[in-house]
Amino acid sequence: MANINPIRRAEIGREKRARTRAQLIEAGHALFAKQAVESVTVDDLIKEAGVAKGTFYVHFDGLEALIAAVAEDLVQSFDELLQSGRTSITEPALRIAFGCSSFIDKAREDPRWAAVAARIAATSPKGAESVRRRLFEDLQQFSQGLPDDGSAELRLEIVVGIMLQILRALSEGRLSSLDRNQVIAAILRAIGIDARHAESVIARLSAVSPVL
Amino acid sequence: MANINPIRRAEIGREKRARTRAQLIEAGHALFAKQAVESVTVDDLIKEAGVAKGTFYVHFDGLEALIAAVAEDLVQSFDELLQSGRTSITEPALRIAFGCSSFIDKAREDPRWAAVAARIAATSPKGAESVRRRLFEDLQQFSQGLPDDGSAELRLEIVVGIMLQILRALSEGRLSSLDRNQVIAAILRAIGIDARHAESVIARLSAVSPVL
DNA sequence: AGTCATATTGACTTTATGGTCGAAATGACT
DNA sequence: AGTCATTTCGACCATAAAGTCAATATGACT
Repeated sequence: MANINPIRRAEIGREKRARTRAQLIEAGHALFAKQAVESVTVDDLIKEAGVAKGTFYVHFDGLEALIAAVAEDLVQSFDELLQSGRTSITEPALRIAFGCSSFIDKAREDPRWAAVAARIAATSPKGAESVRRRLFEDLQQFSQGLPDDGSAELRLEIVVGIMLQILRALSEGRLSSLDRNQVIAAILRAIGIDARHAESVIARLSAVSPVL
Repeated sequence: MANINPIRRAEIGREKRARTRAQLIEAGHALFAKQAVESVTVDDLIKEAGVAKGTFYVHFDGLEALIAAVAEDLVQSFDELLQSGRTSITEPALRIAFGCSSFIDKAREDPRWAAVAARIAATSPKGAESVRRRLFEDLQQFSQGLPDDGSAELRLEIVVGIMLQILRALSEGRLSSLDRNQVIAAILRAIGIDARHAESVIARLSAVSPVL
């Protein structure tokens, strides 16, 4: 009789589970990239993932749970994207510029990612909350620096609004010849940085994150 | 035997139809204000409208047709909103400022309208297209006026992005103490108008459209 | 080759949704 | 009160989607 090490058994199981779960999440990305999140069904998902229906319910309680998992996956990709600048840049305006330019670069090289990010952001405000919060903190710090009126709350909506729209445009094939720095400049001016200062931030940005 | 005037008959019928149709569209507004367009069902609609299922199909071929009708209804409300400024204002920047401020005023006094407008804009690009086009024409004209680089296409996405996000924020109860002119100023700066000139546009805007 | 903990499967049940149609209601008119 | 063009009604059917679970497959190990 074969009495196998139960710890090893569990490990093998975990790996298999993880692979299948990843397939399901990947299928979510693929589908959310081409249709509204609310219109995706469990059957769509399992067909796309090449998996049986029961398997879906082993991994997720329902569609909401899968959407949340895709959102989490996305947030993780944001973190990886922003990690390099997060620690090294201290000036708020440059931090914001760096974050936005990272998003734009990523969106240009991976329009599917842009589509999913825009859709998920519109769907589950909970998932997008962590990204919003970090941006908001930068904006609060930035707002202290100038005597200008205008709340960090409003600036937050403005930056988020522009970025989401750019993501949507890129994912839908518009703005194919987009100049990244023009977007950054517009954002910086919108939140109250004068045109001259905006250019200087962009110049420094190019050193941290060269234009593609 | 009563042989009634058939023309009069038709007229009565038309009025009744129109009322029921309006109920259905109103139900659409109510539902789209609180949930994703794609998640609304025919049963939701008829329950909200207080009407039988068959009646729905007498008036609309299906959900898509109703969504289109709601979108059209919305575009009509845009037209009414913008009509006064449309003819009298010729300066592009001021026209844009006027349009945006009209939207913001409307959204503040009717958050439900804001929610529906934002959702429909995201759903049916066809419906939003007429509004986009007019804004784009103003932006093209505006772009000619200055030696600045940057395309009208990009400016369009920026203005639309900010406006949609403001609509969303207002409809979700954020930015309750919003200063309309701060948003307009941010938009004008974002599209390349320097801060001083933006203030002058806003000053003139106040004459055309007084702050609430 | 045989074992067994674990994961996967897909047929099945239930519920939700889209869509149809003959019957009933409406209401202005005589 | 009776007529009739027109609209509305809601029970009904067919299909789609959600959700369940006993049976089957997997694969590392002896």
